[in-house]
Amino acid sequence: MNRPTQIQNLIEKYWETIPPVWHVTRHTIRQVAIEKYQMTVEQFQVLRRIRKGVDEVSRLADASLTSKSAVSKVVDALVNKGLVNRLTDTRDRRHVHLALTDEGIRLMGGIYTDTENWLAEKLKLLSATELDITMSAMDILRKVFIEK
Amino acid sequence: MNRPTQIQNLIEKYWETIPPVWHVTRHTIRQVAIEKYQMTVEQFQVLRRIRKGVDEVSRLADASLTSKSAVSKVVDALVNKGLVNRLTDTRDRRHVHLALTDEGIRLMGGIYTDTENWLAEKLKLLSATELDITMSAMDILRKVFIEK
DNA sequence: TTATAATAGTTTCATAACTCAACTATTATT
DNA sequence: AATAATAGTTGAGTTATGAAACTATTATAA
Repeated sequence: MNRPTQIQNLIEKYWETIPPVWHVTRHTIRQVAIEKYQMTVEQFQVLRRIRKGVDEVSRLADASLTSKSAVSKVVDALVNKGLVNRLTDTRDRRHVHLALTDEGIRLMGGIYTDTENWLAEKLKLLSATELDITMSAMDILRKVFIEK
Repeated sequence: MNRPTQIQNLIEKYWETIPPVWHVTRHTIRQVAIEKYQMTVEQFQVLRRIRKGVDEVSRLADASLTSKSAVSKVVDALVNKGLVNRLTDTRDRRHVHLALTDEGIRLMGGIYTDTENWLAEKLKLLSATELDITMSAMDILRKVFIEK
């Protein structure tokens, strides 16, 4: 198979895979996150990243590839729920650092476990080789679509 | 690396890859689709699937993993724009079959080419091996998350 | 050292995307 | 015939999103 054809085929597969896979993921998180924790998918994503140390609105927007204003509003909701604190940086007062509150940490444990279990169940169906391939592909996709 | 750890790592990568990759894709389609064709991303997705032969609201809802009512409204917009026709099934009048109009077919050609070009540019950056890996991973992801 | 540019974040406004529940119409089942 | 199931639509309300304008703060250039 020549290269243009190979790229063509991958494009078709991309359309049939990436949007539905993300939709199914979002759909599942929505069930868990809303019904059990009164939280939206975006709020969950932001909590996840804050826990990982991505603690500023701009960096969260970069990570999720949405806008700062969108993130700002999600953070607002989380602060109102008492799950996140805003702390102005003393050295550069333009920056606001985000941190999980104790309740945020507690809740995040539960919700993350629930959604992680769902993903883990899915991925357990794969062989070691398939895991490797998928892992590599994630790196490739990020290299192509996200990193500059 | 043992298997639980491997799965754990993939889960992390999954979170950091699939949602942002879809966001960047959606963002790009939005630029092209809205500015050039006055059309939303969901409208584009529905057109794509109708063109592929998914021609009923219920099946479109299954494919996109959203609700019938959401799809119904998108179809409504497409019908109002003269891009899609609704045709009641003569044998079972509950069913409505959707089909692209001539203008729908024409427009779909243009918009699909535009977005395809964007994807092609990205994928050209990959080596033959990377293309293979990504291709395989798409199959794996669909197998795990979509097909029953 | 002021003036200007850049950066971080928020708010406002408008629209897109989605869900739930109630509803109509039609066909299948009992 | 009566009831259930299926396909689709409509209405009301919520969430998600982006663009542009705005505040506050810090960096840079004249």
